[in-house]
Amino acid sequence: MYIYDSVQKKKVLFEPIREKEASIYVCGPTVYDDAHLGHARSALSFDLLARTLRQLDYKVTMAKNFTDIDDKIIKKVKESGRSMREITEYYIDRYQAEMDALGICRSDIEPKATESLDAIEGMIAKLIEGGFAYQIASGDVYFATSQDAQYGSLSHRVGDDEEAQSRIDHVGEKRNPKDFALWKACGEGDEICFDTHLGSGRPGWHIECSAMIEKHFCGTDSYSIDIHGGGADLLFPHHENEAAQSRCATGHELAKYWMHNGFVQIDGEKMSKSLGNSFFLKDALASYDGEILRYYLISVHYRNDFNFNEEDLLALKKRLDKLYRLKKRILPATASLPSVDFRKGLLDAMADDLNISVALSVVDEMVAQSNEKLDANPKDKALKKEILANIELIDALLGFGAKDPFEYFQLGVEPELKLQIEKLIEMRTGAKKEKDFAAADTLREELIRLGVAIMDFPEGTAWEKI
RNA sequence: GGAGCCAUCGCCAAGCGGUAAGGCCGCAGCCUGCAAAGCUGCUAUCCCCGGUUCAAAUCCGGGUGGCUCCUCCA
Repeated sequence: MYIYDSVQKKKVLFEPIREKEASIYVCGPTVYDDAHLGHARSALSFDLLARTLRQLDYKVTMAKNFTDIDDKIIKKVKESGRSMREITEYYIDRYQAEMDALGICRSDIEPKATESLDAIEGMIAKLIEGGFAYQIASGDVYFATSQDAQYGSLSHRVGDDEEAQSRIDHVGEKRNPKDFALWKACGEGDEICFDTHLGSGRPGWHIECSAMIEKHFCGTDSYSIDIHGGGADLLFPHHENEAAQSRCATGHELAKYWMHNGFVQIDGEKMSKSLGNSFFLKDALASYDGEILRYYLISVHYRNDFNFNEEDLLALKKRLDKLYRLKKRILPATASLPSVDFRKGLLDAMADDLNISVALSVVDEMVAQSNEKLDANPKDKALKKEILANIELIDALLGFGAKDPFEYFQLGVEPELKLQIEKLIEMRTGAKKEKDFAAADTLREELIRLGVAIMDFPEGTAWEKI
């Protein structure tokens, strides 16, 4: 397996710290609002990574955190009158449900900041003890970036002319503008506080990931985990800071490889809250089935920017339709084993830094060839079994193609309408039998008006929602 | 101001020094009562200008255009 390492800035052979095992930690969402397409893309990228590694026989341990302590959450608490827990639980549940709809495998470990305070506290204490962090009069604790000789090596940022970047930064008592808060002491009017030996307060943002990784992964003398992932915007300062903290607290590197996914853009601009151009996943899911959204969102290589647009989505859906039409042709069947060449083609593509474009072209080729073979031998049972096995492999590796094809083409069609459609088709079949083609064509037009496409086969007439 | 990324057929999109995958759309054919679906065939020399090389979309330099990070962000 080759992956692109953001630190080395090139594609490298993935060599796990433990034979045939892969530990992956991905930065998850801060749960104060609904997930947008960017969250979906990040989750999908690393879902594909995990699925690919599993197909390559790695034992994958995947962790994705929920940041449930944060200023934006606290702000929402104050505005809404709801408790912090109410708010975070609500958005976590929604996040999970929406990611489930996209066919994203649940992570093995899903730590929360509120459940990791012991680890956070412990790591901060270690950093203070080692002289890598300092506490100021207010009680805030800062990481001393100057104490880490390698600070900046992750994002390749050197020089000290950059602005301060701490997440929660109300006093200018930092020794260095790059220093960032590990712990924020409770101040006047702060209601969300946790009591620790550091005093009453709450953790800064960056520390939670480092602490959670230490808590949940055993690591080795050289690295805590194999792969750390997240959106490209997290490379600096978030991941740089994580790397620095972990390095100083543990004496070894946090992750052997760092992977970052590109942005989802709307009209050529990064989607973000501040620009007000967020496209929420819930809205997308209201218009499109999760599987189609998944197919569309994974169709562009994870490192590239993704420009979301509904016309492209519809074009991609037509591609997915073809897979399901093939599936319709082979059912009922039981799966045997996928074709050797097909499996190799798919895995080779995905093992090359998740080259989804090539993988999808391998799928397309399989679909076309299978249709051709079925045209020649419509009753070849062994062939049908192999095709079904191929489709099951697609589902396992890429996460689509698992639906019943008849349901797929009739998604969202009400039962009464379905009856009406079937009645019209029956009438049309009768008209055709009588060679009354004018009547048959009228009925077909009526069906088209109902949003239904029909196709005649020797076995009968099939229909699809347009 | 500092640091990166990107630019391939009308559209989406691979390519990682060896002579341009795939999909959508379009056209033609087979099939069909006609369609649809399916299958087959057809459609690009890679933003511009230099350079390195036997060989460059791929490497280097310079432009132009777009995006991002340096502040919360997937």
